[in-house]
Amino acid sequence: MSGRDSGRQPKYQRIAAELRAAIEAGEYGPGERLPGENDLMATHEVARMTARQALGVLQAEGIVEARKGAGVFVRDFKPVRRLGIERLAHGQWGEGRSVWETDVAGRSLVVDSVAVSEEEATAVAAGVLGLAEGERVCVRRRRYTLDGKPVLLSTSHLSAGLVVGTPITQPDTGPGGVYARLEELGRGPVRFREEIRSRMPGADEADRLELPPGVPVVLVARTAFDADGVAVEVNEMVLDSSAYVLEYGFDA
Amino acid sequence: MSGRDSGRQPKYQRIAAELRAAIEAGEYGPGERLPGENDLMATHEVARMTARQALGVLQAEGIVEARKGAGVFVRDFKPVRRLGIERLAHGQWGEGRSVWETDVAGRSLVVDSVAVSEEEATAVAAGVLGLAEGERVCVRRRRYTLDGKPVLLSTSHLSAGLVVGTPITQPDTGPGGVYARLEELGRGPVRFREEIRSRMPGADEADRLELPPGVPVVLVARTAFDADGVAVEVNEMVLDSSAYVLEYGFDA
DNA sequence: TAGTGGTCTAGACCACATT
DNA sequence: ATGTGGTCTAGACCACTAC
Repeated sequence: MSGRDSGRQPKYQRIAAELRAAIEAGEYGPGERLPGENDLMATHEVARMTARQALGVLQAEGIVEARKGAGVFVRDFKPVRRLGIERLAHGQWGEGRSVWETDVAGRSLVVDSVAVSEEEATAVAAGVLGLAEGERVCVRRRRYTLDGKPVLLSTSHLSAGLVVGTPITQPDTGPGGVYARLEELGRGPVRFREEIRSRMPGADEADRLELPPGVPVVLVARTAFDADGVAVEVNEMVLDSSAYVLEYGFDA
Repeated sequence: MSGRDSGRQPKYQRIAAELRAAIEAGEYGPGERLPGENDLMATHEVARMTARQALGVLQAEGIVEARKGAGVFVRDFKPVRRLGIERLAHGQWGEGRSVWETDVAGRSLVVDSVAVSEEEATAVAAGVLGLAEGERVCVRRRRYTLDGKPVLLSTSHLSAGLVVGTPITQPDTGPGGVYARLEELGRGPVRFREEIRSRMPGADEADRLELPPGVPVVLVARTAFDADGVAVEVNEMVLDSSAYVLEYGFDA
């Protein structure tokens, strides 16, 4: 390393910290361009790879986005729209002001693609649905798009024996969707459980959700139980974490 | 680039994909060491920086961990233990088998450090608690540690006027904690709302939670409402996403 | 066309962990 | 002491975007 030591931390981290501070101070607002590789090379007298590394830190933190041939820009974090259980439960959870702002209104969440198939149950699906190893399940895969940008991948599992011959095995399940059809079978869900985790996307998920680097996914696994407490559906969802704020409400 | 083209994608991505596939195929199990920079340079005939870039991809995906002087290892993903709302609500949400396994048992979640102070309300806290701009709030900051590893940062805001002179302004709030003290003030919470997001940690959060690269944080903002529907507390939590599975249950 | 970020090379020195 | 990953340099060519 050339020159003095200036604080016991790598150059690229110092540069990253400086840019991060400038962004937080509002010197570069959302969507604005910030100094690129060449600028940093000049102003900090470092090699290209070092400047890249500094910008890479901010990219990995998800606060900055690089566009080929254009520059590096402050990411515009607009949480967009919340996924709620509103449509599943009695929607009385709006009390008080929210911590995070969300674009509530007129955005259109549409199903982008649907694929239905009958498959052998995965170990997880079999376990949750109480099926034997290798039993058949109906698998419904969907991708949801918000204003043209994919934001949610959904994989729903139902016992094939339960749904065979119903519209559930069709791409279009009709009004009310899968849950309405289960209702007609006398197995309508009365209770839901959702489990939530987060991690970085695999290459395939990043691809299908068109995720830039530095954006994690949120995994939501919803299990629907019928009146007898039997699990009738397991839905594993993968969400673009930058597109969703999840909300839950409950009584003490 | 030297040599042929082999598939229209960068070398480092090909190498990363190859290693990823090998890991998924079980060739390298959790905790096992995988080929390092020098190995990849030799076997793939690339420069050091290219080998590093390949390993960097897997690190950013959180499936691999580099240890200085030792090597690169497959990360041992153990979700550890779920945070529930169990202790806040009637704990009847265990029906059926869970989608993700969690180490349920004897791990000890302890408060690592507590700091209480009176501050000017942030814009968010003021908005949610219905306070005027700049009004005073009691802020309780805590860090939770699971078996020695920090896993949760909690920042709780309460109106200073409400809690002044009570144990809530002390590090030790006594049996039952903050909510029990609010109860004694006649403002015990009867309803909760939780908002959930995920993103990559900032440098400070990564530091305080001792997060390796490639691990996102989950943000949980809990608002507690009293019997009149007034928000009495806002708690913003930052969780190590690799340590938690959140669970919620609700009726249709 | 000029400038940008993306990929890649072939070296180098360092702090660190394991032996 | 050896080998590891971490940092850094000084070049290079490319594809892409914006003008």
